[in-house]
Amino acid sequence: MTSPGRPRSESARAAVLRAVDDLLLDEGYAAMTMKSIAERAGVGRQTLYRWWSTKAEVLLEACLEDARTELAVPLGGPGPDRLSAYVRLVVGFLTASPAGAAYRALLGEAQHDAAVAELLGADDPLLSATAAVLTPLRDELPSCPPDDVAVAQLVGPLLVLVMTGRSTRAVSYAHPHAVAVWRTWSAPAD
Amino acid sequence: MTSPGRPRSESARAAVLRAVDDLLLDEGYAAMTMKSIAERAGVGRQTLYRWWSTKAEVLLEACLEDARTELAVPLGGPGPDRLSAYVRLVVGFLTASPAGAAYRALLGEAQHDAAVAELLGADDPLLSATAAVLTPLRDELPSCPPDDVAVAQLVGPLLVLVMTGRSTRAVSYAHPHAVAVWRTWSAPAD
Amino acid sequence: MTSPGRPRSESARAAVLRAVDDLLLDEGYAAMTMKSIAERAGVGRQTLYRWWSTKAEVLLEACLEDARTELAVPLGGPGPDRLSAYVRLVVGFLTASPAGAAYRALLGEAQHDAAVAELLGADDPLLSATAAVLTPLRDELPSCPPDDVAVAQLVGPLLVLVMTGRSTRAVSYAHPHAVAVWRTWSAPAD
Amino acid sequence: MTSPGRPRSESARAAVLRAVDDLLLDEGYAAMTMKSIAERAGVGRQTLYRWWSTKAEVLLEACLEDARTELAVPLGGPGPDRLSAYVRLVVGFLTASPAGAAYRALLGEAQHDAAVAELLGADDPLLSATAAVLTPLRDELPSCPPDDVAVAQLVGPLLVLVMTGRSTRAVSYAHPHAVAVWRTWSAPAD
DNA sequence: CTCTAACCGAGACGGTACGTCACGTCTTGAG
DNA sequence: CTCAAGACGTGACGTACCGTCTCGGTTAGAG
Repeated sequence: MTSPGRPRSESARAAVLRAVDDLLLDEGYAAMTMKSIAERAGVGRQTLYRWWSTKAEVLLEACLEDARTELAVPLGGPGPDRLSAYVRLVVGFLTASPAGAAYRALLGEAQHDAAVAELLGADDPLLSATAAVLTPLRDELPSCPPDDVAVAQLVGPLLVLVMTGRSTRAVSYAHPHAVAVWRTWSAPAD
Repeated sequence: MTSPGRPRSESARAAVLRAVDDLLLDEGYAAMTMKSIAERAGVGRQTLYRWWSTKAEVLLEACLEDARTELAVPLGGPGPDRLSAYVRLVVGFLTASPAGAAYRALLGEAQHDAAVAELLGADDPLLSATAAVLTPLRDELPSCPPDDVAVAQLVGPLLVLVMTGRSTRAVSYAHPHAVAVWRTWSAPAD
Repeated sequence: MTSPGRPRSESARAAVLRAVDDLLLDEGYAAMTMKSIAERAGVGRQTLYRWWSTKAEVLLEACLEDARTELAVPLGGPGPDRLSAYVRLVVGFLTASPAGAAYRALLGEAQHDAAVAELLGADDPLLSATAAVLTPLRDELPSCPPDDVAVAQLVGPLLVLVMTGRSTRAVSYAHPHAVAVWRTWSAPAD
Repeated sequence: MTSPGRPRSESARAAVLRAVDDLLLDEGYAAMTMKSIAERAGVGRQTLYRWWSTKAEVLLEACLEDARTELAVPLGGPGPDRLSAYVRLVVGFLTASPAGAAYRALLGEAQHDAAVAELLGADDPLLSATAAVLTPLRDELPSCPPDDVAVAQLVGPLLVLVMTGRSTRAVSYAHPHAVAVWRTWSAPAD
């Protein structure tokens, strides 16, 4: 038993998410208006508002979809290597991917828009990706704190370096930082 | 030899910066338009644009002025205590002060507005305050990295906790984090 | 021999015309959207468009149906009385009936929409009703002009009074006007 | 003592009224959106809404301005001639002038928009022009009714002929109608 | 003590994105 | 083939803010 009426157009949805990525790459975030997204996607403005009530929602969905693949670290291998690989993936995501740009912009919006903060709090791509990496490693990391603090320790310094325009520092600092964090977390709990 | 004509009104400048703080407290960042700042300050719109070409500039100036006093840690006392006090000051600034809200908003804007990024890169209140605290302590901290990395390590995790809406975590984590960082930095260099 | 497929739903047609009258009474002309008509009638939007390509067509059909009964003057009696009765019927129709409101609205639309003008020109309820009244009286009215001019003379002044918001004038003026017109038309032709 | 701030731009006002006339001529009433008026006039949309809260207001102002010159009947000459000349002017205005088209459209809107009705009731170009013509002739017309009824009698039939698409009838009927009305009004009062 | 240049407030200006609404078309499953 | 439901692309609506401009009026230092 399906709901009546014309079903949602999957192609419209895809076109929108695609348009978001394209616009971020081609024109930058400033050109990211609901109007321009709709035009670039070849989609009516109302269709946008029907499925995403806010620019932040569109952005977050595009971001999540991309982050899912861009932040997937291959399974297997020694723990420290996996952590380091993940951290370097994060730096690449934050500095080079349109999805990373979207994430940083969303994090910025969240500072003065409670709705965005809630949205991002409900499904933070960086938090869930980090949790996914950490969970299978927790046996080796007796001092690893809960996920939210762990992500702050692990990616916080790098995120701040990127956000304050010191991306090159972030790149070079990523590996040693991962190693240091691993050492801290693998020490026996107090 | 002074320039001719009527001099800049100092009261207008003060009224504007005051209005920024007031608006952030009373109405929130969303109501922070150039128009509303001018009205709240009882100042012409053109006067605003004459002295600050951008909303970000007004915000940053107001933020810097406040941060100067709010992030000043008293001199003297043992190093670890000073670091912990400073870190807790930072958390308070970020979570409770209008200037802190302005800083977070600016950091957000900087993610998609190069002009803001440059502005903030030229004079980051958190960076300079941290440098001011660290400089007299560097003798005791042989492993302390350069200022920009140091601030990332020291306040990065806390900043991320606050920005992702986990302020209470930041409050409780501030002191242990400061202690851990002190231990790391006071270890002999490699 | 009937055409194949499901036949047109007569109940849908009736529901639509009924909905038009109801909407005009309850919500006013402003709420007279194709969407709202369909919803009020419990009818799909496509069904509306299938049978009436234009809002004006729906309105006109509803208007014609109502006008047929509302403007029917009883046969018999002296000519002047019949004319006066008819004219007072017209004023009542124009001022108090939803169909009259629809007629005035259609007449308005026709001023800037050629399609509506043509529609109304092909089947004007006021014109045909007036012709129906006049035809049996023409023997007594040697100076009565052709129908189109006659309707202009007979109901024109009253219609204009109603349309310019002077309905009370129209009510009081209706009978003397009818008498005067009767006198003019019953004079021997030049 | 003038009010502070930049004064209203007279050129913008003129451009808007000019654009209304142009659009009515070139594109027709259907293209007469607030947006298109603003674009044609080279004026911001907000400027339109600042001075005219409604499309009807713009239209009416343009209409009034034009009607003032188009419906001015030369003074002097015998009364019947003046009445006939005026009536033929009215028919020309209604059928050939953009202002006349605007008037008919406004009269139409007024049928389902109370705000427009009030606007038009407050300053009806046809009513005031007719009053201006009638006032100096009232000495010769003992049976002439009040202005509002007079305008209904005098121009009502012609207006209805034009509005129902029988403009040619209106043209040929104008003079005899004026003569007949003159005769009626110049008869001694009851 | 005037001149004059830069200041000040107010607010109108041309733009443009916002989110909503109605349009007329289309695409479903059910009858 | 019709029906209801409802998503689709289009485009005007009225509002808000942008940054610029144009007023009348103020305020100091230079002549």
